[in-house]
Formats: sequence, C-alpha cells, structure tokens
Amino acid sequence: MEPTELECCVLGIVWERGPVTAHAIRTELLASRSSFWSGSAGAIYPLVARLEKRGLLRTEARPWGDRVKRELTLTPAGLAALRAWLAPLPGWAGAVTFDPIRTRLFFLGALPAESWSAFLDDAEAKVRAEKAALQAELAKLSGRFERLAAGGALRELEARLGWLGEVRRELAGPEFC
Amino acid sequence: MEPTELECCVLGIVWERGPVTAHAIRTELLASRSSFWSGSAGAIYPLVARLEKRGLLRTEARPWGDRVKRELTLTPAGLAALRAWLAPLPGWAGAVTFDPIRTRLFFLGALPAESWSAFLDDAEAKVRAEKAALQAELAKLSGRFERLAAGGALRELEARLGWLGEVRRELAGPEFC
DNA sequence: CCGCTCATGTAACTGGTTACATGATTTA
DNA sequence: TAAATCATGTAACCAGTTACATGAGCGG
Repeated sequence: MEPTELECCVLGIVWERGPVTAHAIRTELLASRSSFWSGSAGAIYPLVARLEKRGLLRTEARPWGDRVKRELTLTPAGLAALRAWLAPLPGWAGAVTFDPIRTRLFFLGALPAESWSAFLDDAEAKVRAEKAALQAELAKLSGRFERLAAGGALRELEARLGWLGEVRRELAGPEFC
Repeated sequence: MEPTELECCVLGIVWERGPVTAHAIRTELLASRSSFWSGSAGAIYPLVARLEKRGLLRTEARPWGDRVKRELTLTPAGLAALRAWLAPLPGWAGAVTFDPIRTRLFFLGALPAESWSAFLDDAEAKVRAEKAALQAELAKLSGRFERLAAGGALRELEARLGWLGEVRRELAGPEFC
C-alpha cells in the first residue's frame, strides 16, 4: 500500500539524523511550525512498528537501565521508498493547500459586516506572530535544505499577509455587491 | 465536542446555498481546488446525520419517486455554531500550512544532485498547472468572498512559484555547504 | 432503452488523536 | 532529592476513505 506522508516524513528524518530513537522523531515533529505534524506517541510508535514490519526501518536495541532504547536506521528498501516518495511528485502536489483563514473567509458573510475588520485584525495578528517565530527559527538553521524549506514557509506567510491587506481594502471599499 | 473543519464547512455551505441536498454539498466539495476536501459519500452522509442529531441542521424530506430527497437548512443553533467557528480564529490559524513540495524539499538531499533540477521542473509544472486552472475558475466566480478567497489561493500559488525559482537559483549556485 | 447525472446510503478499514501508564537519566 | 527530560508504549475512540449497493429522472 501507498505509504502516508507522515510515514515518508519519518523515513526522511531517519535518513537525515542517522540512528535516532522514536522519541527524537517525536520531538522533531512536535517542534515543527506546521500544525499538520503532531508527533503524538500514539501515532509514532505504531508507525515505526509498521515501517519495521515492512522492512523499511531497522531497529537496534540498546540496553538503557533495565529497559531498551531502540535506535532506528534506514534499510536499503527504506531509502528506495524515501526516494520514490520524493520523485516523481504526486499529482496533487501543486494543489492549493488548506488554509483555515481562507476557508473561513468564504463564509465571512455569515458574520455582521461590523465584525469583518476584527476578523482581519485577528487573522493578521496570528500570521504575523507565526512569521516572527519562523524568522527567529530561520536565523538558527544551518542546513541547506532546511533553510530553503523555511524560506518557502516564510514566503507563504508573506503571501497571506499581502492577501489579507487586499481583502481589507476590498471590504472597506465599495459595498456594491 | 469541538466540531471539525469539515463539519463547519458544511454548515457554511448550507448557510450560503440555502436548502440543499447532501449530494449538492458533496459535488461542491469535490469541485474544490484544495485536495483537502474530498467530499466522499462515506464522509458526508454520516456527518450530516451527526449535525442533525446535534440540532445544527434540519432536514426536510421531499418525496422523490418512491424515495426521499432530503433538503438541509441551518437551525439557529447551526448559525451560532458557524459564527463561533468563524471568529475568534483558532490559535493555529496562522500556522504554516502543509505543502507536500516543501516537505519533500527537506529531504531532497536523499536524491542525487543531478535529479534536483528535474524535481524542481516537476514541482513548477504542477504548481503552474494549478495556477492556470484556478485563474480560469476565478474568471467565472461572481460572489464577493468567493473571489477574495480564490485570490488568496492564487497568491499562495504565486508565492510557491517564486520560492521554487529561489530554490533553483540557490541549488544551481555555490556548492559550498 | 442506454447512459449520464442526481441522490442516498452502508460496511470494513485505517491512520491518527487523546489520555493513560511506566520508568530511567539528568540537572538544578 | 525533586523536577524536568528522555524514553517506550497501549487502549479507546473517531473522522474520514474506499468500495459497494441501489434507484430515480432525463436527454439523446
């Protein structure tokens, strides 16, 4: 079966970070700025077990007290799966992404016109906050692709801010509609 | 319990389109450019039943042959739920969205450097195709908020194209990393 | 009368969430 | 030594997917 985005993302993290524990993967996902990746234990541990059963990951158990610490590495099949996921891109890769603000704007007419401005203030404040946090993080990144990816996220947030400004001008303007 | 994004989106569609059948909601979601909204029957029909049980939707059964056609309308509680969903925005509303291309770029180093350019070509072609389709659709839209939302989606796609160009320049440039 | 669109559903499955449970190691 | 962090898992649940099943109405 087609692996999920999260599964392949985990393969990618293992590829990049060398031998890692499932816990380290979790913390990396939890640190991600995107709300898409939760990294809950209930997602990661079964997922890792799944990938291991499919032969994409290999775990090496290290004694740690009277428990074991399981360090994950990619198998050749795992690397192949990662590469197959990277390219070619799925058909929907270019599709418009899910933006909760844009989705809500569709139905903004259900709120009284007096509150539209407050809605836009709220949206702008939240995007700006995210942008500031991302910029602070970007300054600390060193990896080539990490920086490029963060740059993309930054451009996305800037596009949203520009758009919110346009929406504000349009809604403040002529009411003929 | 907190309603899901899909549930509230359905409330919004019912608010906007007046009395509609569940089927019409499906087709509207299926037509959406975002791959996020699938509108499968197995999602919509149980969802509508759920919203009805919670008193957010009311259905009026119309005889149609020897079956019934169920037309949905918002209840006052449904309108209140829709408004509560619209504002205030959830804390994560400003977060960076999920972009499959950006996610993959993180791990592009797992592919040989010779194939990076093909990856970017592929990504650019897919985003451009989406942009063209969206522009064609935008020309046909008439609703104020519909147009504004589509404009936001367009800006997002343009930001991604700009970013892909930047990535290309960066990767073509100095290899010192 | 054939095929398309409108229309309503169900059943099995699955990936991910929330919440819980446990214990080792490190650091203040 | 107490608190924070590292570490591994499980159980119940749930929303959404895929695939299936059925049938009305309509245009060619």
